[in-house]
Amino acid sequence: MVSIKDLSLACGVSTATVSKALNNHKDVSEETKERIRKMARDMGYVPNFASKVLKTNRTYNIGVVFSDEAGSGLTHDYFAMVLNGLKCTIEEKGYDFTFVNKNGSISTWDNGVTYLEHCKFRRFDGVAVICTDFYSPEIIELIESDIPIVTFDYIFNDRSAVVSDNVRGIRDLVHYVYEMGHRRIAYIHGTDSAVTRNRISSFYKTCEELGIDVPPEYMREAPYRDTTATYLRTKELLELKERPTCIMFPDDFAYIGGFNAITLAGLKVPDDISTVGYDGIEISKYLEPSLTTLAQDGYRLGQETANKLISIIEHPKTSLVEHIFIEGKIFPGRSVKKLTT
Amino acid sequence: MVSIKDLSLACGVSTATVSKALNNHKDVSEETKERIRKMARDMGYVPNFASKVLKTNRTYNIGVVFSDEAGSGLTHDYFAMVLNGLKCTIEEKGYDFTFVNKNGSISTWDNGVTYLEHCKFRRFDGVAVICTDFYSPEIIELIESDIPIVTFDYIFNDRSAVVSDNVRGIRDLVHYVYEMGHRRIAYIHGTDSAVTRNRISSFYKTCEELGIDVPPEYMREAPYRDTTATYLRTKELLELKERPTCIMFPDDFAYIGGFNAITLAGLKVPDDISTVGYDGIEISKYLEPSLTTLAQDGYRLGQETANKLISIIEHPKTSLVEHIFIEGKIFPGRSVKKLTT
DNA sequence: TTGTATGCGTTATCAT
DNA sequence: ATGATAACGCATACAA
Repeated sequence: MVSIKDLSLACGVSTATVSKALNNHKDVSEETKERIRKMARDMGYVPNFASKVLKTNRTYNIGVVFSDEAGSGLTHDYFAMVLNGLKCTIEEKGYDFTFVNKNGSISTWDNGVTYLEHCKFRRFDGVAVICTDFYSPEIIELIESDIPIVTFDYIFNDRSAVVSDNVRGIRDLVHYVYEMGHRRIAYIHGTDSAVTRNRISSFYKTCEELGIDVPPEYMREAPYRDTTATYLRTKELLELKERPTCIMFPDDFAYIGGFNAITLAGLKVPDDISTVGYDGIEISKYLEPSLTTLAQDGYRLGQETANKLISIIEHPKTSLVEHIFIEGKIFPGRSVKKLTT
Repeated sequence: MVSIKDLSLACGVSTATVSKALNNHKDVSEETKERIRKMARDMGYVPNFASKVLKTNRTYNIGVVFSDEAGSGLTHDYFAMVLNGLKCTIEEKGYDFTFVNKNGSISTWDNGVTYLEHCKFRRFDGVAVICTDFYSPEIIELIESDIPIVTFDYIFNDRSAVVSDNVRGIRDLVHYVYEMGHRRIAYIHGTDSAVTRNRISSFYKTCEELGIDVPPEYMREAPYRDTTATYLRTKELLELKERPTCIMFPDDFAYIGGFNAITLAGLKVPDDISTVGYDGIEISKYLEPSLTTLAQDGYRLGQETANKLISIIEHPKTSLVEHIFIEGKIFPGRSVKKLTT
């Protein structure tokens, strides 16, 4: 590994001059700069990250907390889109992207390492907290530290956050369905979480504003992305005396289960019953009939998260705490029938 | 940031003793070790990664090259599974996972940084090359360097690789279809690549072994995951005078397009025509009818990649170059009809 | 068992 | 415009 010292010897100048030249300081003659740069290239010089960090305390590395308990997070379409936007943007701005894990063998103590310790250890310039248990003490400890942080889809008081606008999303969907003439709308929502609560409140609120009655039996719960549970809840809804004319599902993926329940009951979408998803995963466009859904702009969500974080890192003084809401967009598939009342 | 020096002052011992104590060397009394460890915990000591690397040349950080030109790689189901296995395994073993990008603002020269330079700079203990253009000179330069490397789904002579056994996969599928009584089998394969070539050869070879004739018009090409192209190729196949009884698709996702073509032609799967996918993405289980496909064990592929790489890192002498083939498993959906001939 | 001293590669301060 | 030198925090060879 060729070092600055090697370069200084080869060029017949001091290490100080080499360092300055490579960092393009003004107090080195253009001529020597060029000579040194050429030599660096020729000798295959690559700066030593460790020494650099030791001096400058800047790693140009961003930590990403992403760890759902199921461990299947990366295969989750929505988060995959977000991560993709995050990764691309981080890289564009000249940073690296490192996952923050909870093990870390370099630990001094045996009993593992907390997220905060890990982040301090790696000296991340900033941390994006994407997908995790936001109630865990470890995460809270991390959030409350003095490391630049942006949370995703979850809001802490005094920290910046980027969130998908679920309230608006559900509102738009209900309005859409309403305008298509539907009045008996059922909602199979996901299991409890901050996101779910927002969606449910928005559902009730919007229905109330529109004067739609929501019988309790129209509200069902199924875990996100759980096709089996969604199948069962859908079946229950279909067996009601007064069957809904439209069912809103937890997400596009879970919808597959609901769709099967409908088909197996001998019914057709959208002729016999209308359906609405959430997320806008790629495949929902290609289903037959294509699914009406709220397309979350996953890429942009990741992008904004990266942008905000890097802005905090690079302009700590002028960058204020803000909660950025990103709206989704209705993808009008063919799964909602126009009812003429 | 509390350092070893701070600890040494607080404990009234030398920095050397503190260092030894924290690294659990044998030549420090158990008693002082405990005292120092307690103090470290109390004062919130976290070792400084940079200094440590500077001394030891070990980062416990693994670089991952993952950059398809489209930039949508992370949302690709198959690769998402692989990355997931890779990430989990890397973390289990106490390493961190960092994406290797091509920008890197820390560069000394303006014209960007090569993959190799970036890896040298970050001093990754090893690099996994997952998804990229394996023909690009930059990648080749990286592969030929002396950094511990494992490639994924692509084999270089003298480097270890983990690959999904496509030859075996296609072979198994064809056998399955054959045993279900099919003799007129069409194959819509992906666009040219090492993987595609393996699959096509295996298809021809297996058919030959089984005495199946493959008319040229039964071989079509559509880009992977391209539902539109697959829709068109399928339509063409359906319009042949002698229509195939079974169509094999490039992948499960693209299949959606093919399925729609079949349905819109007024035909039914599997009664009128049988279908077979490739990959085993989650959703194919939940389609109606469920898709017969070759389930690649993405998680395990990632896992093995990580294991091999870490083995090379930790036992450079005893770890030999090997090409690890991981077999997939047929998922017998209901999309292939049993033909009685 | 503990302590002293040195160097890893870089940058920054202060001279020259 | 260039150079000498200290310092960043840690691990280790060697001395006590």
